Amino acid sequence: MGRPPCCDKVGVKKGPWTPEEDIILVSYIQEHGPGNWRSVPTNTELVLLTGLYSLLTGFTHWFSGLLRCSKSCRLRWTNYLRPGIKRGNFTDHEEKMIVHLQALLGNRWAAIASYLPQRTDNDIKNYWNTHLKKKLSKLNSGPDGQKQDGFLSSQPKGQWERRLQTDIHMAKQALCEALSLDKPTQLPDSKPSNSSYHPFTKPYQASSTYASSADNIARLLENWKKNSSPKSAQTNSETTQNSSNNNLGATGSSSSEGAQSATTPDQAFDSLLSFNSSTSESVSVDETANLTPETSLFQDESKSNMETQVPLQLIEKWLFDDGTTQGQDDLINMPLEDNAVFF
DNA sequence: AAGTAAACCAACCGCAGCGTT
DNA sequence: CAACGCTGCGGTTGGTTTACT
Repeated sequence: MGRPPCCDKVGVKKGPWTPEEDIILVSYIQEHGPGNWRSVPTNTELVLLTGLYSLLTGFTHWFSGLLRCSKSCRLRWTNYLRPGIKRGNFTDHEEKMIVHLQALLGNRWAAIASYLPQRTDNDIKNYWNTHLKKKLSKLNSGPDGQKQDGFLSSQPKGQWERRLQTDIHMAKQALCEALSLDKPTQLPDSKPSNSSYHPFTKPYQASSTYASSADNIARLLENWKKNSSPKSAQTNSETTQNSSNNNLGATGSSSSEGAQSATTPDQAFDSLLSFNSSTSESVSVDETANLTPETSLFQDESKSNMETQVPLQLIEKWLFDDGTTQGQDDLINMPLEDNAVFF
């Protein structure tokens, strides 16, 4: 028996999201939390009728609900509307992280994104495909291309790499479980990729984080009003992007950090592969301060007594280093091909 | 100024994995 | 244990914007 489509292909809207749809979706998630995407398109009608009636008075055409499939809703939320997403220029440090993690994990963008909580896997994937891959291939074909054989030419596909992935996941999971007594509910702004996250098994509680989504709605509404001319759909991307950036202002302090701290692409990339930062500049204060609970767990994890997993500690140390460079040097000096020795 | 190529990125598609029944 | 349903992931596409001629 063939698998049925996630949604009826007939009557399902496709293409770019309009600000109105964004508002509807954000409102629904505000109410119920992320997850259970299957019910979003139908339930959005209820949300509109109950939660946003006063807000949306006058926009009666919205009451038709979202004509989007669940997949589209989830994607829109995780890649665009979710609070805490940083958009725009990738910092030097982020580039380094992506390059190294890609070398370690391959094209596992979700896994890589878990180390860059403010970036979405789609964003990272796009950035890799449009920027980093070209840069690296250019360097590879260049005169000193041999410098980075350890990265692209040695895509880790061996056992150690799978083991690493598994170990990270298991350690993460174990730590989450261990801490679950203190933190019974996962904060909603962390990506709900964790399979243990079930917003409907426990009553969803709106947190302060979601207030940013309320701001989001307000801004979306404002933008929608401004752009309610026939061209509104065209400016969708701009307005929602702005709202996302504004949104960051409510959730963190690093919204402008990327653009400000990014050096020129060439400068940034010069140090991309050498990766022997002599100072702690590669980890900005903001990035450290804005770690999600998930990454904070990783910090704790790296400090836990897991002495047997030296490579993991090195990775974690490097990724979330609080200033010392020992972890970075150790990691960089560790040849990827020889990591199996640790396992 | 107009046409074309390249770059960018949001969104779609199909598959895989996991949980539930 | 198998079938089913849902969600997440990675590859890819296509529309839009920007750069170049």
